[in-house]
Amino acid sequence: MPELPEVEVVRRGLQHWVAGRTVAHAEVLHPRAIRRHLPGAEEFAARLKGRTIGSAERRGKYLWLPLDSPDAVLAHLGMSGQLLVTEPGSAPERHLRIRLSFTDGGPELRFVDQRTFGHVLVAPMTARLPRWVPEPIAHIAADPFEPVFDDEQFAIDLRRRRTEIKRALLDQSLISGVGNIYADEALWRARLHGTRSTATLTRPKIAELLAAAREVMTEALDEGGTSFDSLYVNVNGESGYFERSLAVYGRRDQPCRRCGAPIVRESFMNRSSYSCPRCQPRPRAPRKG
DNA sequence: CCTTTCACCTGTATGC
DNA sequence: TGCATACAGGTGAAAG
Repeated sequence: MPELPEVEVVRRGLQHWVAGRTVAHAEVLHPRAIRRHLPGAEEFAARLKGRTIGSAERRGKYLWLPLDSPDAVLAHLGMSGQLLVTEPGSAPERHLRIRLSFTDGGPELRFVDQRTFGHVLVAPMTARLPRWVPEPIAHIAADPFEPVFDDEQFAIDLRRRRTEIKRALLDQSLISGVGNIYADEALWRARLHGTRSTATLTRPKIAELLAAAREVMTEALDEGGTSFDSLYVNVNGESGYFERSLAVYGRRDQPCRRCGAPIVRESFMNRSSYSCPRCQPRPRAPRKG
């Protein structure tokens, strides 16, 4: 499940393999992959043909490739999306959705997505100074690694929300890039239960949580970098980091790395939350004031 | 306006 | 063996 660190690994691969190259042809093999590109597959291909990719950019979990036009190629990997750099004409992957070929005859860029929660579109850029971002994601907040991210403003906005801390961490309009896995890991590092009301958090605790989120995602990125295969732009959710370094996610009944208490799994929004019942006690009066 | 819930997907694991 | 069900979960539309 790609979150910020995994998407950043992909961005770096795209920067290396496709920046500066000119699109020869775009082929859409599954309409769902471009469902947010409202003009449809033919227009999608026409907007890309002959355009040169400038660089690879990212905000939170979104990736984009600015073109030598007012547009960018915008992508979200969803649950299972992959952007792969492959030899031209190699056998199609089982869930191949979109294929871009280039005028230099070099490696293709392929969007492969089993569960089809991911998508790709071509959209104009718009100003969200100091950055320019694709118009469809103008509502997404900065991620905590962007220089423009304002820690003080985040604390103010967070305390203003009338919700629980984990819900707030997953709200991409408040802070982007954090998903279910790193939310749980950051909360464990900060010794906070996900159902704590945002309004009860002190400034120092918010700062500690933010630092924990940055720390765990930095460590994940470092490990993702080591397992990165240079021939592919590859998200591999099962490799290295996930096996070795997670403290709570997916570790039900296994001992807490701090105190030894068995990690518990709780249901949360039709999915899972993992936490240590001793390090992260559930608040007595959830959602109060 | 703000917060919460739900639909969208398919491969894998588990239960009867 | 076969069938049903649970689970993985990010996003935006819809509902509350």
